[in-house]
Amino acid sequence: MKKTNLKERIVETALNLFEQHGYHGVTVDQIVSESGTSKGGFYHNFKSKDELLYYIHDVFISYVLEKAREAYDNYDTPVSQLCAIIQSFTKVFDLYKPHITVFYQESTYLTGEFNLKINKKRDEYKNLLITVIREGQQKGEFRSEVPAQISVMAIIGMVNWTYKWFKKDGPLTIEAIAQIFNDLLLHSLLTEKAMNQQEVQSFLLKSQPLHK
Amino acid sequence: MKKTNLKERIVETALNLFEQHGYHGVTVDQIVSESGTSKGGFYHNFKSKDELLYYIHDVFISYVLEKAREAYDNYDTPVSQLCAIIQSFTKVFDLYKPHITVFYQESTYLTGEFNLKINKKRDEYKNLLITVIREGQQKGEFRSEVPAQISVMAIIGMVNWTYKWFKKDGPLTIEAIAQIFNDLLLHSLLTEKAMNQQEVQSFLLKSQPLHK
DNA sequence: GTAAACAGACCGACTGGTCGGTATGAATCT
DNA sequence: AGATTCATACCGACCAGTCGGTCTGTTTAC
Repeated sequence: MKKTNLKERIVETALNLFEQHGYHGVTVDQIVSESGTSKGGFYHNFKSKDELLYYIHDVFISYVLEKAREAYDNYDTPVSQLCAIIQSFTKVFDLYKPHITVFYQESTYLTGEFNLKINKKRDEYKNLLITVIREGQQKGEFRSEVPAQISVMAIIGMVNWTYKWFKKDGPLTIEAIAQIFNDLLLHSLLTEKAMNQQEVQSFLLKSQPLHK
Repeated sequence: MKKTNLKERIVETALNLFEQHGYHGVTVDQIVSESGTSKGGFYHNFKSKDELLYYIHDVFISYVLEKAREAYDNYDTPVSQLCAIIQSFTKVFDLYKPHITVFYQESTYLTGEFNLKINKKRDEYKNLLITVIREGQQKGEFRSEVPAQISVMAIIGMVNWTYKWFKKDGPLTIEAIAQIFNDLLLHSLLTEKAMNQQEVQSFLLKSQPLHK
């Protein structure tokens, strides 16, 4: 804790405090003292406590959105695109757990301008997923009796909820969890025909060991 | 808003305000004025703002837990038990949406004693679900390659997340959504053998219309 | 009549944000 | 090269408003 520039240090400590006590459970003074700086230092780097909250949100959603787009561009079938997106998202928990917690717990408190910007990116992410599902349905890979919108919300819910229970030192690695998620998803979304394709098999759980 | 006893009126308005602005975005004065009472009236019914938050949590989790137990007792196969639980839970959104939002958004701010009590019931709920899944696995109805714990968290995540997007005046009724959830769940959890059983079919989506 | 239910003025701790000031180092002048 | 100017990063005492909670009444119910 020396050469890192102040801004990062502030964000880091704020993140940990927010994760534990929530945005409103943490005062600027606490952040300041715990990151070894001052009120001046804080307000030199951020216009307000709100802006800090926004900053945290933005770092996370921007990163995730970019990863999802990469996955979409780098793969060419709906199934592999979906699996890649889920995998990339789930893996983020290792790195960004505090960000994610703050993102889903405290977004209510984002004010006007900030709120709009974040929501826009959030929607882009959702729409990307909907596109993948729709394209999969058109190609006959995903079952069409399930509305794409609901599927997507179900998927997002399942994956996002991980922030409530995932522990880095738990019995399963985040990669194993991602694998399970993909297995569950494919079973619930795929048509029978698609289920038997060669490509799909690699994403399913065989009886391989999951534990570390 | 006349003969209802004050406590309910306070809870009702608090709930709506909390849902919109979050627990910390609402002051006791706001609650008091919007529910047409006074500080005295409020603190006569609640020891503190914290206690109000606890009260809201407790009403909801107690209700849901009871419903889940009823479902578990009234049905006798894991599949029907699971579906009944999901259905009962999902239906609660029509009635308790604000409660649920507060429950998942603000539980960070429950203090000591209150926190413990709520967590206990939350765990009971989770354990009930784990039991259902385990029993289903033992009977060969649910696939055993998926760890029960993870399945349960995935289920809970999928269902709970509904509070983030469900709108009463949306295109789908909550019953339809519950049906979709059950369909997705069964497809992802059931063994092939169980999938073909007569009983299961009634829980799946046929090509029946979902919209209102 | 008396006890519970409610009203509302008031308190005081806390918190986000400000503001005058300093320290450091790069750019400019002579 | 050395002196001067200026911009940037950071400090910390202080302030003004806010908000949960209290206290002293007054009203209502039985």
